[in-house]
Amino acid sequence: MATSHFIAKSSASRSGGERALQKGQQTKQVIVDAALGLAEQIGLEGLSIGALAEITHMSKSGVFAHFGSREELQISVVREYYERFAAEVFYPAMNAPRGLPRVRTLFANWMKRVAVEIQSGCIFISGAVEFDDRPGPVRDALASSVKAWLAAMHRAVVQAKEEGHLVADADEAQMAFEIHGLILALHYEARFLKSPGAIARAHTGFENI
Amino acid sequence: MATSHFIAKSSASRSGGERALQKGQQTKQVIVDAALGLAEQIGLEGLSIGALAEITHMSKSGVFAHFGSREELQISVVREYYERFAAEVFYPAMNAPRGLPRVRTLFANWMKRVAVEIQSGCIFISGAVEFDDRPGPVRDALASSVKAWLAAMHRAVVQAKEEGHLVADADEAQMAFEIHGLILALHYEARFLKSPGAIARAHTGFENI
DNA sequence: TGCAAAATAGAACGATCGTTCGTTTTATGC
DNA sequence: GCATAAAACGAACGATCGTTCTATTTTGCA
Repeated sequence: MATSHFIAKSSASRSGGERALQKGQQTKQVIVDAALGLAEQIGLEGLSIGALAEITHMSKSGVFAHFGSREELQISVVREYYERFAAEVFYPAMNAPRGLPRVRTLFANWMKRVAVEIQSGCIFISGAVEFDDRPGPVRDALASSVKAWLAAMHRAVVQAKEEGHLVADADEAQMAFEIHGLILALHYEARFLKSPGAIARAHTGFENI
Repeated sequence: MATSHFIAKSSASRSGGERALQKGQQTKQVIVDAALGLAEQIGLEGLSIGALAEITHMSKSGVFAHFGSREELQISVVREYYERFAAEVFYPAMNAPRGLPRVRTLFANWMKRVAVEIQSGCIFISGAVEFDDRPGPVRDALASSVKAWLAAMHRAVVQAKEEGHLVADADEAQMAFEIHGLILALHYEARFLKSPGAIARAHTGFENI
C-alpha cells in the first residue's frame, strides 16, 4: 500500500448509480492529455477549446461536451498535472530512507522534472501567475495542489531533523522556503532568460543550505 | 551626474525634425500609467485597448493612435515599469557605500518593492511567464530589462568581494542566483499562496547566504 | 484670429472566443 | 440485431478583440 497522496483524495469518486461508458472516458483522457501539453506551453488561460478541437480532430462542441465549461477543462488539466507530478517526483522518493536521503531524492526528482520543464513549461509556476488574484475553482485547485506538494517537501525536512540528520537548530520551514526559491530561480533564469549554468547553481544552492 | 542606467539608453530619443506637441505626450503618459496599473494586476497579455479606453474615458481608436499597435503599448509599459523600478530600487542604493552595504541596500529596496507587489503584482515575474516561449519585441524588452537589473545586482556583489567584504572563495554569480530565488519564493508564496511569514523568510535567507 | 496639423471620436471589419441547441452518428447492454 | 443512451457534429449566438478608415474636434503657432 502506497503512502497517502499529498492530500487526501475526495472519497467516492463515483456515486455508483449510473455506469460509466468506456468511449467517453477514453476520448476525455485524450483531450486532457492534449490540453495539458498545450497548457504547459501557453498557460491555463491560453487554453482554447477551438485549438484543442483541431489537435484532437474533433468539433468544438464535441470537446466542450466532455467538460461543460472551460473552467472545468482547466481544473481537469490541473488535476492531471498534479497526478503526474506526484507520480514522477513524490512517490518514487518514498522508497528512499526517511530523513535526509529522502529530502535529497525529493529535490533530485524535482530538479529532474524542472529540467524538462525548462523546455515544456510548468503549470504550477505559470498558473500561479495567471491566478494570482483571480479567485475561483481553478485557482483553488491549483493552490491546493501546490500547497500539498510544498507540505510534503516540508514534512520530509521535518523528518530529517527528527532523524538527527540536521543541526539541532535547523529551521525546517526556512529550508523548505529556500529550496522552493532555488527551483523558482532555476525555472526563471533557464526558461525565460535562457542563461546557462542555472541548473548547476540550483544544485550548488541546495548543498549550501 | 548619476551613474549610468542598468543598460545604456538608446541614444537620439528624438530625431529632431518634427516638433513634439504637448497634449499628445501628456495623454500618452496618462494611458501608459493606467496601462501599467492594469498590467501589474492582470499581466501584459491581459492588457486590452478597450479596457484602457474606458479607464481613461477615451475612445478605443483614440488610445490606439498613440501606439499604433498593442505590442507597442506593451513595450511602453515594460519601459515605464523598468524606469520606475530603477528609480525606486537601483538609484537610491547608489548612495550606499560600495561593497556589502550597497548590496544590503539593493536587497532591502528590492524587498520593499516586492512587499508592495504582493498586492499589486510584478511585471518582471508575470511577464517572464507570459513571454517564456513567445519571441518578439515585447519579450526582448522584458528580458533586457530584467537582465540589466540582475547584472546590476551581480555587479554589486562582485564589488563587495573586491572590497574584501566577502569570504575569499565566495561565488558572486551563485550569490546573485540565490538572492533572486529568495525574491521569487517570496513573491510566489506571499502573492499566490498567501502564506504568512514569507517576508521574514526572505530576510532570513539573505542573512544565511 | 485664422490655418494647418495633431489629436480624438465613431463606426465598422474580420477573427476568435465560450457556449447553446438540434441533429446525427456511434457505442453499449439486452 | 435492436433499442436506447451516450457521444460527436455543425451551425449559429453574442461578446470581445485589435485594427482600419473617415470625419470631427482640439491644439499650437503665425
